[in-house]
Amino acid sequence: MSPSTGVRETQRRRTRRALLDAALSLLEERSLGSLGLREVTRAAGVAPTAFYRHFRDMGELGTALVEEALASLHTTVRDVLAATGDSERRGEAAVRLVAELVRTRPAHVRFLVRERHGGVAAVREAIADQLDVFAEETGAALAADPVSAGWAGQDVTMLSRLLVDHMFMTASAFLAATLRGEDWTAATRTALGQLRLIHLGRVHWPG
Amino acid sequence: MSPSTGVRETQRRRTRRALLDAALSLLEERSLGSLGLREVTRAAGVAPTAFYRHFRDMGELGTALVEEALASLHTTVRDVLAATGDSERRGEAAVRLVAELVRTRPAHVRFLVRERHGGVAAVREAIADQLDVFAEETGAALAADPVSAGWAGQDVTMLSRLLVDHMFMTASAFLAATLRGEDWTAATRTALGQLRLIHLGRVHWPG
DNA sequence: CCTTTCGGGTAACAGTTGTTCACTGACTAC
DNA sequence: GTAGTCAGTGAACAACTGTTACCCGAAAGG
Repeated sequence: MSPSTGVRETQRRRTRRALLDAALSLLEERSLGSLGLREVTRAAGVAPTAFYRHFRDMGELGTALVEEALASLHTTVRDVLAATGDSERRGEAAVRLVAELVRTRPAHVRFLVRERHGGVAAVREAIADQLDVFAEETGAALAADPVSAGWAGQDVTMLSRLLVDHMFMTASAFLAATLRGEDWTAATRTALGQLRLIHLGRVHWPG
Repeated sequence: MSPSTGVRETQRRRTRRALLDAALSLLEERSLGSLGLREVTRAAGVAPTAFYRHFRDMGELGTALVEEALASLHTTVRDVLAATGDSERRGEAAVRLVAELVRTRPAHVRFLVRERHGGVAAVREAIADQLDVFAEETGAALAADPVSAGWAGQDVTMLSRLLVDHMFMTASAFLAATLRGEDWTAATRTALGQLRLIHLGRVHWPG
């Protein structure tokens, strides 16, 4: 029944959280592959051996982080797709939600951006699989849009992949702007312009 | 005068090449941050201390790889920009040249894609700086195009950033396809479609 | 020819790594 | 109340890390 209560379970969850948070903060300026088990446990304030009670190795901790990070992303994507109004407004909503995600969970977003093409195969594949799901959902939403009437199926997926990738581009741009001490107005304007351009191309696509 | 001949200099260059190649091959499935100095020298067949004759640390070796990789990329970008014909043909040329680059120097391309957002700050910045240069060049070429008549400067850079990022997306897609054992027809079609979509948006941009 | 330069190798260093084993003690289930 | 479970600890291990100081031998410069 996996009780959500119980003193023991609570403590277990607490240290697991400590491990994940420690890793996440170390990953701000490092990559997962260069992270040491002892390093993480030290930052989390537990003994090295406690690590094994929760994860087999660092790759498994990594995929746990992927699940966490993409859970937030998933709600964001769903919100965007569910947004009503013309595609112009929907683009604005998308950029706004990405911005909010980066603002509230910068470490998670940075982790995703960095490890998407990173050096740990298991993590790479976990992210890629989830992004495929996102692209598929986006494609379904696009196909339901009257603008896409008469589009070939492969053209829809072509566009949805572009949009998903653009989401990552935008998130990365926000992170970079923060790192340079800039505010986000320029990055926001760029992202909005690009979405608008893509939207224009979509409207005039020979369907 | 830095003689290009001389027995000593050739040997020096040979081991330097061995170090870079060893690192490059180790980086096929790892990231730079997780790479050890001894590991590289072992793979290169030289003593650990020989490393210091060429690089201060692994970050410096990384930036050397960035220079190498981006030298090839630079010629590719210039070729694309210099290509004549309408934007449709130019897009095809771009995809073809990226494909050729990935085919002839897969390790270098993978290195760029991986370390662009990777865990070594010096390398990240070196890549970002070069990409800024590329974006600027692309912007200049776009501005010279009659299609961009009346465009605001920031809109031009907005588009050029999108194109540069799309180049990376495409390269990454080719690498992923190879990894899965697929051929490149699907990835090529996707990339071409996306460029065509962007081009359509460009034509109908309110200038 | 003799001296200097210098790329590479050897040996050693203190420190860190991942992993194991046995152990504790508080919680849980009956 | 009592037996069992189990998250976390402590000590120990061989292996490996980056870095240093010193040495070697051949090429380079005069």
